[in-house]
Amino acid sequence: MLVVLRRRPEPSGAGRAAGPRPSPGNKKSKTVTDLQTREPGYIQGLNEPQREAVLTTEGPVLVLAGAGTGKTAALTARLAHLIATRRAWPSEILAVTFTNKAAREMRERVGRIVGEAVEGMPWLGTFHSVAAKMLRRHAELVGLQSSFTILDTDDQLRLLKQLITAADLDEKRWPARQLAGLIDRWKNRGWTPEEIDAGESEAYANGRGAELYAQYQARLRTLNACDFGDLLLHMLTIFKKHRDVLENYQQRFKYILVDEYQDTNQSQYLWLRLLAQERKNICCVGDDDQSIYSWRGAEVANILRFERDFPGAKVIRLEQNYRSTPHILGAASGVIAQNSSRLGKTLWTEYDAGEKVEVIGVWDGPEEARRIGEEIETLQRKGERLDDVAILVRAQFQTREFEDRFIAIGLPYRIVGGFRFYERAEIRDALAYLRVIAQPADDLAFERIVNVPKRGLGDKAVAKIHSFARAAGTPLLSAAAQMLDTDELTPQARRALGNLVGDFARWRSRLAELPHPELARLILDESGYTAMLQAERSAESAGRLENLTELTRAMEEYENLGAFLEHVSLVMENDAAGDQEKVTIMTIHAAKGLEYGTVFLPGWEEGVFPSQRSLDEGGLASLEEERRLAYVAITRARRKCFIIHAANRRIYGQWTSSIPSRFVAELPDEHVTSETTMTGGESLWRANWSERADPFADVARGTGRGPGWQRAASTGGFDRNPARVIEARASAISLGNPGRTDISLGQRVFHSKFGYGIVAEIEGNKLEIDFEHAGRKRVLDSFVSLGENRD
DNA sequence: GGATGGGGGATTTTT
DNA sequence: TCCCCCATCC
Repeated sequence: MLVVLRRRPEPSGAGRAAGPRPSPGNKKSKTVTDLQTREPGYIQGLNEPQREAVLTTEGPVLVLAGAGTGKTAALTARLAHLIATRRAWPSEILAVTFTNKAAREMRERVGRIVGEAVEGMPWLGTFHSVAAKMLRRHAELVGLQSSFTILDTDDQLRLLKQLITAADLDEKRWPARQLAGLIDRWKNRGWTPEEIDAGESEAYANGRGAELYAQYQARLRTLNACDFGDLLLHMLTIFKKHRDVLENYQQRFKYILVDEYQDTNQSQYLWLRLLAQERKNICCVGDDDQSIYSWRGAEVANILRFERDFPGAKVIRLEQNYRSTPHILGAASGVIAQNSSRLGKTLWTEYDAGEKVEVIGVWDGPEEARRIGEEIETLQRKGERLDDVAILVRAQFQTREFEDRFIAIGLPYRIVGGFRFYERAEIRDALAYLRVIAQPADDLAFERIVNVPKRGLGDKAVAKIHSFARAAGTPLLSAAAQMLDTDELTPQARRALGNLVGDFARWRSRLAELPHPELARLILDESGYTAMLQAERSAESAGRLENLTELTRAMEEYENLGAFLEHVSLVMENDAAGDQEKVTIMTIHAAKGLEYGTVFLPGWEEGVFPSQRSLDEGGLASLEEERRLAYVAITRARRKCFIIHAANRRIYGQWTSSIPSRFVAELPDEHVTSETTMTGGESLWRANWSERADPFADVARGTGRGPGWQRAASTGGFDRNPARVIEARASAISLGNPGRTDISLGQRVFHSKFGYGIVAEIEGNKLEIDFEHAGRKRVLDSFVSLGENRD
């Protein structure tokens, strides 16, 4: 994809806040008090329950906020209210969110109400950033220095790999990923290594899990580092062991506010509970129906038992929806109603009915993409902005089909997710240099760039530095410096290492005088990193250089190097720039909290959604989470929602036929229209369907479906007819012309979107082209012209 | 140090 | 099927 990286993207069309919009009935709803005339602006636009959520300042409060019910508006008003009425100074309020985006939005919105005062809200942020801030003040209590680095997944994995090898385990058999996942889960639950019982430990390498966890923690300590989970876990440890520290925070935070409470994991929950214990002015906002992160430790139970945790808690329900039409809400409610153990809410709206949710059955994946493309073009002709259209998928692999199709028809799109800016190799390399400057003990960073660009310090040299460092008990960099006076290394390695050590000393010495973005540019030049990329001349290297420029530009917004690195480890923001209107393609998970005028939900088939893997792993609980996902997906739509299911799909190279998702059958009739548009019409569809009735049909035909599929087909509770086949019409299918004769391998061609490129592969009418600027893409030959003219 | 091929895995993802 | 990771070879 042709993507220019900028900082701070905003999926456009998405940024719209879910706040109350002026709507006829909402505005002048009668309020009882005569205060009305004097009541502050931030309260005036609110409905009754929202108002209650703002004004009930004392004691525990749980706000159950359904999708699109103006949660953020209520939350920010509450904060503003606390400040404006002098109940607390901004610095006495703890307000936590999950994402930086949510934190930023809250800060901005509160700022708009109370002005400058928001600047003084040091404790508004994500769980992790707030915990990191606390931990930096008390780091020594858990054996760290306050300058500790925060490792990301990549560092974490490299570290674990080292430990696994050192423990004489086969990394193939016991992958680092698995251990990382396990440790993560333990940390999410608030367990330190000593608290891992044998049963838990059993999950890795025949019971050595806890042992490796302990080693990992020890390693982190010597690296003066911690991972994300540690930020909270260490604070829990400190709170438990040092009452004075805890009491200090309990006193400080007069009010606590928590967003997306249904997403909290156990350690976040414990952390909050400790902090709130004294004053009990805690207000949690969330929606149990939108809990979709249990797989990364979120415990819906936290929200379900709030009233028990905080006796006397007031529960407020926000149920008036300001986003969607009744049909959309009706469809979503019908699905979510199938779940058990809900706190229960009934969304309603004053909007007019609008259009029904449209369920479309298609023949296969490519047709699905074609059909959605056509619908979008129709919308475009009607004047709808592409920015207000989204395709929400269950899994990332589904995006490909759309990407292929949209490239072919020249429909601008953007895929959200995937690689993030700070996860790109070149960015991580650059950051590694900076980390070594800021934190010379950061061995992982040092190791990452010791031979990037190549300077003749290969594995052997690095291994020697390692063992020297271990013997001397010093970090790698200082070990390297000391080794220069010995003859441990070959002369040429010594020379190379000497240069590097000297470089680092010089760079560090300039830290004080040079602005840090300048320093970064200097380092990239003097280290030879820039030159390395320039020499590469590959399709991507130009983009990489741009990314580095972008990185140094981003640094300018931070006061110093330390602040910037903190931002990077905690904020990890990408993203793509939006000069042009584009359709957004992303996962449902990524779409939570966003809204679009029109939403397409493809891939509603058993196995894809609900995901078979999820079902296999988590049974009913997982099914319910998938259903919540469906609920989240539908409620992203303001005006129109399309749900599409295909009868055939290629998954991991296998053609697989599938039946519509059980969620399709759960959509209430009165809110839905259905059609099928498959080639061959209804009869084929039916044929395909009836085949499904025989769970072993695939086996007989050798389509290679796994046991999960058979189980789904034979036992699922979705053995209904294909949702109301209303009509069948042949869709406009372009089979594509047989392929042009004027194009050959190596030919230079022009594509209106990607510019010039060289044909690298020809496959029927599809071409693989190495574009000069956009990299390698797959396009239809009808979209390129011969491009003799060199520019 | 870079190319080559075998093998395994393949949801969702923030911080 | 496709892509990433690793080991192996030149």
